Amino acid sequence: MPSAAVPATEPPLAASGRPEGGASPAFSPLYQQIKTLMTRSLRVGEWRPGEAIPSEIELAARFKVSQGTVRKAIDELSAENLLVRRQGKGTFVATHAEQKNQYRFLRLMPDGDEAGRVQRRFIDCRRLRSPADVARALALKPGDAVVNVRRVLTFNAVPVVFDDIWLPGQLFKGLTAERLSDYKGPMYGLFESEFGVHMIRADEKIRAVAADAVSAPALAVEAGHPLLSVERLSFTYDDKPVEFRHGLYNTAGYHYRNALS
Amino acid sequence: MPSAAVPATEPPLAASGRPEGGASPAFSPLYQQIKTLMTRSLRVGEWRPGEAIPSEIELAARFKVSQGTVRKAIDELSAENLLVRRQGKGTFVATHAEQKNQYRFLRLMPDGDEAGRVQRRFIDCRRLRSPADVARALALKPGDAVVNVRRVLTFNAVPVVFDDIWLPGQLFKGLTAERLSDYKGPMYGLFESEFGVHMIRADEKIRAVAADAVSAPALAVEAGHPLLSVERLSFTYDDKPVEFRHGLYNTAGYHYRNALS
DNA sequence: GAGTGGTCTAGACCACTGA
DNA sequence: CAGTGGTCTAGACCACTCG
Repeated sequence: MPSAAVPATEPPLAASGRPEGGASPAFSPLYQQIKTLMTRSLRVGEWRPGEAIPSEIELAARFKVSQGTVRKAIDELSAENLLVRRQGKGTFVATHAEQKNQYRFLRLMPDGDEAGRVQRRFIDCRRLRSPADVARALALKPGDAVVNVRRVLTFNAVPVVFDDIWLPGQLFKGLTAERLSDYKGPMYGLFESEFGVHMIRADEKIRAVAADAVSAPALAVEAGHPLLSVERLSFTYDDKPVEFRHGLYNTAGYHYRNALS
Repeated sequence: MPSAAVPATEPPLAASGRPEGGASPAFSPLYQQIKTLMTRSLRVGEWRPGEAIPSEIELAARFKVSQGTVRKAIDELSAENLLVRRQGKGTFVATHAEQKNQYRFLRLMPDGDEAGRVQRRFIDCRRLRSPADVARALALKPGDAVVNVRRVLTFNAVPVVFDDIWLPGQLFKGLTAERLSDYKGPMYGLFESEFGVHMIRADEKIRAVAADAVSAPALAVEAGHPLLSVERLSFTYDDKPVEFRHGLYNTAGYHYRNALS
């Protein structure tokens, strides 16, 4: 039960949140304020990926609200995949290192049944100055330091995905091809444990394109072969963009799955 | 306040749902049972798309549970987009006819800003016997009657989407090209109001393909041009498949957007 | 003002986990 | 067994909509 790093007192809750508060210019429910405070604890690293957060009863005491209010805050954070509840055990900070989350962001599936072994092969990892489009996506200034990683994913030894990845240099100091290759598990797991960057969500733009001189050899297809182009912008806490990635998928025998609801 | 069609009594709730119930072989919480009952009311058409369902207090009385339990059931149905809550007004059955849901299932967006005018042009609408693959997807027997619709969507008069749509003949008796053309609004709105079929969710499989002899002229591109292939299986209540659709999208100037979380 | 959904509380008890 | 999250209840009050 680690409770050392917990501040003795919390900032007072906004008056407007309590029912007694005056009128309602920008009313914010209590559980929303609790949610914000908890997100802050996640962002600053008071609670780390994989660890248990304090119990609902403890949090209720700490925030001076009822357990039900804490519960509603946790419910939402859990629906957003920031936390994971485990009955009888506690509530834990979500992590990309878990088995279940291994492929949370990789939507490519084989058409048939067999799962297939996924392997990562890193082509290069360079530090350089940000091109204009990357800077815009990552909310950097053009010319700021960025890290560019290129890699291929193989399914059963067949190259299927070619990724061109851009990261803010400031956050990823010391990222090298060796560290990428040596790490067992998904890249986002390494980002989390080695650089303290936790990917929360991402937006993707998908198009059909023709393989060009760079991608064709990497995926062992002829130039002009149709490929799925997947442009991804990933965010950490507070909607801060921290990864810009352009993927090219060979969808012969595979498909990008999506659930609409 | 329509209350005529409401049955005077509800079937008794499973004993295991009440805390006093014996052991717990397949324990199901009360709110889950309420959810099932409410889904049934939706499926059989007691509550129709666009209409208000009874208030939480009424439902609590009807099901003989507390308002909080009904609330939790509605919360989940609302999260699944089956119901829509409107503070101060009531809770309503979701409908595809609403402005907000117009493009809930169409994820194609222009790369730039302008929204663009969407137009639907129907190529044909035929009744025929189901091919094997369509039958499998729709859980029909091969040879069962199906309706096949083909259409093109244009954005600002430019053809962008070519859809090949398959529907169970049993459910869509009397669907013709005229009715499709005459209907103002999205196709799922017509399915809902004219055939009582409400699409709840869908699964899509996305690939990159080359335009062939059929799709190339329809989308005004050359054969071999890369297109996004979107295979969609749509479901109504109780995970019953009711539409199988193969779309081809020209993603020059457009993209399929997706949010990962 | 009456009726709706939305928030918050306090308390009881259940289901699950692990020592 | 104690401790965790999960369910259910009853009641109070707030915010919103509309007549």
